[in-house]
Amino acid sequence: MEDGTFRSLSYCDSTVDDDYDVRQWDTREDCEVRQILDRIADKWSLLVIALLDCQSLRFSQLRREIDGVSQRMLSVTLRHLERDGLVSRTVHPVVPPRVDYALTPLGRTLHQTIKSLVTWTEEHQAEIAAARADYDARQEMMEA
Amino acid sequence: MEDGTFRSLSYCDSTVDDDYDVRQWDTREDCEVRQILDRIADKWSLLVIALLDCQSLRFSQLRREIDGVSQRMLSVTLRHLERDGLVSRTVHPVVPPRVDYALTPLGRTLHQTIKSLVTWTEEHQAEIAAARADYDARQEMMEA
DNA sequence: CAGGATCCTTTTGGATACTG
DNA sequence: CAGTATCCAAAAGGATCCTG
Repeated sequence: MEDGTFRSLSYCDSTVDDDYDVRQWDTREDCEVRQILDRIADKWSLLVIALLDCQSLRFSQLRREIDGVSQRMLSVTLRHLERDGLVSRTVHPVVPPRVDYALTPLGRTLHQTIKSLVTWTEEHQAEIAAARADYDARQEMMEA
Repeated sequence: MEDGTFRSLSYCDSTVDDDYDVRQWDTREDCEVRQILDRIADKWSLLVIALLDCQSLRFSQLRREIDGVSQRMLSVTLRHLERDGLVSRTVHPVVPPRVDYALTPLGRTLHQTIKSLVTWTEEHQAEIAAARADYDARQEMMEA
């Protein structure tokens, strides 16, 4: 799809040598992929996309559902997602105003991945908690 | 695996009604899943995990490969990932010191998802760029 | 080389007030 | 209801210096 100047992520080599090229894709800070990743891997974006699975939600519904999000951050996040073409914003000309947010077709293609990320977290939270407890215990051992 | 007090993300209902419960999982800010998501969906964590696919890398290699990361942030990120049991840290007792970082088995299970997130971004960057251009153009129209 | 500690800047984000 | 604008506090992050 793109110009192919960087290797696919599927590149795989178990050799460990200080000098061989370990780069797997365009890692430049200002490249498009990095910028997009920063946006969609965002704390609030992730939750919004996950919540919009199969349903459209109003601003106030999202605000209620996403515990801890401020009106400002939800607003900012939704505008970003709308700009990126991942979320659609539908204004109903009624009083009081009603605005519905939903995933666009593009957003729906991303949703699968986001969902698997959330699912992975749900399935492995016990292992992570255990690893943390282990690490912390070992740290305390060191200090004592 | 867990206690099952919240619904699976696979729950899906297209009905839109202001009062029905739209919650799909435990969205509390202080819940484990939210905290873990915040960590692994982190800008630098994502890149480290993606880079450690099938290879172990030294601190300085990671620093070189991840454009824009400061020594401090790479250090902090690696310690977090190590604490969460996603990345292993191997110190070779040589002079000068050599430390290798690699994915743990748990980290490898996460890698698949991270990889699909990066792949999605690579494959859809053109669409997103177009959506942004479109949005920006419409904004300028509005202001004029 | 691989970081820890410190200081200081930049960014993020919350609270509040206000508008269509 | 669904936001925007402003101001300010908190947190993230960079630069630098230092050590085993």
